[in-house]
Amino acid sequence: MNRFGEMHCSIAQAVSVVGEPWTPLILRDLFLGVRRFDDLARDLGVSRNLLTQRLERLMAAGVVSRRPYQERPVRYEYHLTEAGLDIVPALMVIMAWGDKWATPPGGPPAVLVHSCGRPFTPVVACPHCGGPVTADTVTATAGPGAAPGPGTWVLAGGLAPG
Amino acid sequence: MNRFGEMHCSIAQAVSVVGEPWTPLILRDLFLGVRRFDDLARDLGVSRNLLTQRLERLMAAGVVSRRPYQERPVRYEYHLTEAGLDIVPALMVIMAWGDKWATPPGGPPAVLVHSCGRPFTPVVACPHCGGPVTADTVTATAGPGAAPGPGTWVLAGGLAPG
DNA sequence: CCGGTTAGTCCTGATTCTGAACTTAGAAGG
DNA sequence: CCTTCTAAGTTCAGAATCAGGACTAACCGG
Repeated sequence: MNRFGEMHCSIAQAVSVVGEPWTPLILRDLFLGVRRFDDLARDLGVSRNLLTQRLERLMAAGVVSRRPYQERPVRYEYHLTEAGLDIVPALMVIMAWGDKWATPPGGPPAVLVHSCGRPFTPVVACPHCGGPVTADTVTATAGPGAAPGPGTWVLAGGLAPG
Repeated sequence: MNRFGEMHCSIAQAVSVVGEPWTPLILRDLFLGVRRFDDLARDLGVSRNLLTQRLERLMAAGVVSRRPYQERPVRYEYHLTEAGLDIVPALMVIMAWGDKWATPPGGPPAVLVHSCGRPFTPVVACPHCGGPVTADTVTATAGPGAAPGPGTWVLAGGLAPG
């Protein structure tokens, strides 16, 4: 997803890093505590060469890091960096959407429990008023980095709204 | 992304619908008010055959619908359904992550304004206690639909945690 | 009749993904 | 010493998907 990385759009930027096929599931497994290459490959059923590529890209982007858990031969375990941990809430919001609109047969495969002790479905809120963030309660306006270009002509005002 | 649709995992389910290349950006444009095929193709720079495929898939999944805005010849405009509007908050959380960890040159291209009148960065919260949802404050446990299979061996307990 | 608009479809070459076998480096067992 | 096992990749051929541009269909305005 190299083309997306050149767009002046934060969604495109994020997608170019964490939106490639398999990547969200790799991040999910890392969050769940899967640490090793073979475990990731086995759990997901992803081909090993692709897993190598994805982990390399995630490390280059600073989302995942690895450290040796043994020498001779060197074996690494992978885990989320600060940036990687920071994307976990987004994964949970996506999971909640999947639970609601594309429920897998048998019901939700996972239930989230908050540190307050209760199972929950995450909500997205405005930090100022605490109100819900929905398509109806939000407007997007051009920011300082808005520039006309592929994927951003709309925001920069170069494409007449329908 | 058909393989993901068979996994017993709500993230995989969601990704199989809204995670294909270009799809998040198509949804973004629809939220921003772009309605027509040609406008979408021009704004994003996506090839027209792929845009056709993506819109078909999104309509089949109930995320996007279209209605004719003229007859002879029939011309459609596309918009988000309830399910499509419901994924907008997730897009905003992803956008916020992109702003923070993969800032496009020049700063954030877009700024969100809430109905309370203030620009904001969305936060993910627990609806019970109102506390923040982060990787540290959340645990995932097996739900009713948990089943061993590709992408879910971990959750179902079939893969020893590291 | 000619050009313009809108929404696609069709085709070809390039890129990416899958699946399986192979490699490397050492450990364990007999 | 020989074989088998584990872990983390690497390599390769065939299949699937994507990009980009040309083409089609249906109508409008002049």
